[in-house]
This record gives sequence, C-alpha cells and structure tokens, in this order.
Amino acid sequence: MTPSIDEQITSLQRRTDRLISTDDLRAKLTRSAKTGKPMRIKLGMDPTAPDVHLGHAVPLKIIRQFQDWGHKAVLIIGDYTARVGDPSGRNSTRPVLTGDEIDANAKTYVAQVGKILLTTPDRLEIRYNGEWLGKMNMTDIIKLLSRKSVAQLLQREDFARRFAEQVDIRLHELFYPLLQGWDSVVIEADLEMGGSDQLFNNLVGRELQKEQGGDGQCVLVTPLLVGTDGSAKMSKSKKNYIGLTDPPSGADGIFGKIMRVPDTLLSSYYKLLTEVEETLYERQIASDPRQAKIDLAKMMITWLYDGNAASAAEQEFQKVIVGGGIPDEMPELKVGPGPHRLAPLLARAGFVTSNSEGIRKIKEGAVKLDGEKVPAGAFNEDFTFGSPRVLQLGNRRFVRVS
RNA sequence: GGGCGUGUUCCGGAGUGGCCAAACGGGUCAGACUGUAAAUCUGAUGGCUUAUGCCUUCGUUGGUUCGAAUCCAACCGCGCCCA
Repeated sequence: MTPSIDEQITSLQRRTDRLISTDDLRAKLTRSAKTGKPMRIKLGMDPTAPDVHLGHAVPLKIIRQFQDWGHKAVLIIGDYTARVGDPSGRNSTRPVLTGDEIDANAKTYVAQVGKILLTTPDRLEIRYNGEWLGKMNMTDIIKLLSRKSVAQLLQREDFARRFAEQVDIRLHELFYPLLQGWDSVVIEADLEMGGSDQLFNNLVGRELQKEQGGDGQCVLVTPLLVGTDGSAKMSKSKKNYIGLTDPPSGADGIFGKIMRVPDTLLSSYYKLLTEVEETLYERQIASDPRQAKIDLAKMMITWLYDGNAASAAEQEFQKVIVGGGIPDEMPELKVGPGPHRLAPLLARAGFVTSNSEGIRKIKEGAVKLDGEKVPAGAFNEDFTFGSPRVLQLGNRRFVRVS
C-alpha cells in the first residue's frame, strides 16, 4: 500500500538536510502518479575505492523508499569522472584507475548497493558516465563550460576557501561540478540524491537542466554521517568508515567498529540509520549508552546480514574485548615450525609495517602469545610453532601461527 | 617573459654548516584507566635479527666543505604580483 504523497514527503524528513524544493517534488510526485511514469532518482558514485559504507547508506535508504513507491533508481558510476579526479580532499593525487579496476569496483558496488536497494531492472538502472562524457568533443566541452562563470563556481565553499588560502585549484576541478551536472541532463534525472556536501554540484545539475528547457531536477541532500573517529565525515579516504560488506565480527568488524564510535554520535546514527522512534532511542541513550550501542550494532548487522550473525558478533565481543579472551576464528599464518622471531611474524601478519615496529611493540608489552604477555626482552628470542599458537597484538588483533 | 616567495619525515610545520633521523602539534599504534568507547595520563612513531653500530631520507642533479636539510649552481613544481 503506497502512502499518500503528503505522507511520502513527510516521511523523507528524518534524513533530509535540504530539499530543493518541496513544492517541486510534490508536483513531480503528483505528475508521476497521474501519468504512471516513474520518477528517475539519481545517485552518483565514484568507483575510486571498492567499499560502499554506512555514509552512503543514508541516501540509499531514501532511494529505497522511492523504489518502494514505484520509482526508479539511476545509479551513475563515475568511471569517467574517476579518471579526472574529484576536487574534494585537495592535494591528494588520486591514483589513476585502469578500466579493469573501475569495472571491478563497479561490480562490487552493485552487489553492495543491493543490500539496500531493489535491483530488478525496472527499479534500478546502472549507467557509466563515460558513456556520454567520453564522447564529448572540444566544441561540446566549451559549450558546457560557457554555461557557468568563474564567480559562480567559486561560490562553492571549498573552492572559495582554497582560493582565499592560495591553495591551488586545477581547472579540471572547477570543471567537475559541470560534468556531474551534465550527467543529470543526460539521464533526465527528476531527483538527485547526495550527502549535504553535494548540494552545490547537484544544484548545478538542476540549473543545467533548466537551461536545456526542462523543469530541473529536485535536489535532496542528507546530513553527513560522521565517521568512527568522531570528527570527520565518513569517507573512504579517511578510513573512518564502516563498510556495508565489512565482516560482522572480528578486529575490523561492524560490531567492534560501532562500539568504538564515540557516544556523542549515537543519536545521529540512530536517526539516520535506523527507524527507531526518536523518543525511544533518546531515552535509551540517556539511560544506558553502552546498551544503546550494542543494540545499534546488532541492528546494523541484522540489517546487512541476519540475526544469527548479530548475536554471534555480540558473543564474540563479550568474550574477546570485554572478557579479554581469544576469539574462535581468526586469520591463519603458515610459517612452519621454526624457530622464528616474533617481530617478523607480526609484520607478516600485517599488524605492523616493519620488524622494528614489531620489536617496539614487544618492548611495550603489547604482544601476547597464547594469551600470555611476551616479556620485553623476548624480542630477540626464538619461538617454535610445532603446534599452532595464537599471536596477539593489543586486545583485538589475532592470528593463528602454525 | 620579469619580480618576489616557496618545496622538510603520514599531515601541518620548526630547523640557515657539525649537538639532525630532524623541535612542536595533529594523526596513528600500544600501555594505564573505563561501560566497548570518548576524555585523560604514559610510551612509541624511517629501515636494518635493537646496535655507544650501519644504511636511507629534507623537490632533482651537480658542486663547495673534514662535515650540508642548512652554502653555491642549474633544473623541476607550486603561490602571489607585473607583463
């Protein structure tokens, strides 16, 4: 049973930072209901890294709502723009991706996004923007460039700031919003979704469409989910993200990552990622933040995996982190019986990046073997591994060495 | 094309001839504490089977010097101003 249009618009509010504009959206929804033609809901993603994370989940959840109401998601894989480079995150030179890497990332996107979106062809369309951007010639490009002035582009806050601070801005970066906007023109988007940092880019799309004689896409931007570090927006490059396909448990699992989120972010996580009523979660957070976090972690795992995985992850957490125990499952490292020094094994396990660092960790008393702390002087002693032994750094990184 | 700046270790940023593997801050990792955390405190933070040792690193190359991140030259990148 599809809710009324007013109910639909109201239900969007929980995750809306800005909507341009409510009246336009109502008109489009009304028209779509009348004509039976689904709205086209655009979301652009750069295939620069293989992981889709909870920050993406916020707009994806809204898109899912639209799908449930009969509309069509159009996922733009920015294969062409990925090669050009996104201006956000200034001087970090992005690695140039090969076509194969982009294809590989794009494939994993579809699988990951499928955890949230409907994926049948009538509800999800996937397009690569190289399809049209790659075909533009110089005349097309100049024509597109002529639509915006430098002053207009410099309105964008991060450009303005960089300009003021004399940090270089390359021309292709200025150009970037126009490319993204052009995607909207080509795929005839009715609504573009994004995080609130995409507002400027999305509005460029709306303006370009209007110049082409259309009525201009609506723009709905969601609040940004703060990452696990508690300070910056969740993003791939900051490594403060929780991936949709992260394992439920383990050192870098969803359960542990949620538990490590600062308490101050709990309410926004509940609001943006769950359907729990505000009064309920606020009360729970106030009375028992730890339990509120455990509940959230289980909800996320149930949502992305299933209930069994959620309780298994909780049990492991209680045992390993709270109880200081050793998990049942952990990665294996085959080295032969030995003798071996521990520092190189830590490096081979990927816990440290050099033998020197491993030696330091041993001296700091951070290394355990079969649950027993390795004495500081043991960095230059040999150990044998005739039977498998558990090597541990800190309280959450384990490897079974044999 | 001309002028003035600037380029340092993961990031920011000190350092103007030896005491520099390079202050300080951030980040990161670990230890203590705790309700997992956060906050706080402590330690570590180029590499080498850890060494009063060796090697590599301060945009690049080549010089001067017993000795260079520091001086010189050329080159490269970036910013601002002028054309």
